[in-house]
Amino acid sequence: METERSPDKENGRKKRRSSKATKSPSVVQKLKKIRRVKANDRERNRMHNLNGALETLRDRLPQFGEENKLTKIETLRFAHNYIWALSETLRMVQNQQLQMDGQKNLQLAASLALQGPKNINKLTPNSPCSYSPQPQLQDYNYSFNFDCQQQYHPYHLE
DNA sequence: TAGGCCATCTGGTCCT
DNA sequence: AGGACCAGATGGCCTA
Repeated sequence: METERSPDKENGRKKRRSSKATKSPSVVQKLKKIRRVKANDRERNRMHNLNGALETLRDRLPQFGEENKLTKIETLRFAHNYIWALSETLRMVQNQQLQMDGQKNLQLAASLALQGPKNINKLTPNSPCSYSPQPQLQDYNYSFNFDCQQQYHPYHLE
């Protein structure tokens, strides 16, 4: 007795089912739209996470007051400089520790770090502050302008 | 009103 | 296939 041939089989082989062939154009469109909406949602969440991380970073930096909230790019640039300033402070303290009372220097470093922006000016290459900048640091302009009458200008990265 | 900043959408690319 | 990441486009809001 001859068995009925499966429509999926041709010459003994299983016919590959094309997903496109089984879906009408309207269904494909619908699926595309659903995928797009989901992707948009993920992208939105991703950006919210990114902004959350940026906000956390902003909170770790010296504050300028709510009305002077740093923009995203300013936050990143300032964080860059702030880390550099802290590193320099630490280095200076370590150097001077041999000559001076270590406890006093630690207090100085702590106050410089905590007071933040205004003290970063003290660490710029042109300042009277005695230290020698590392060569790679000369690629940047580390100067800040914290004049209260003017807009805050972070350094410029070329 | 121009320019800066931002959120969101979108399509492309890479990776798992 | 689907998710993550990215960059370009777009439109809204705000300020000088």
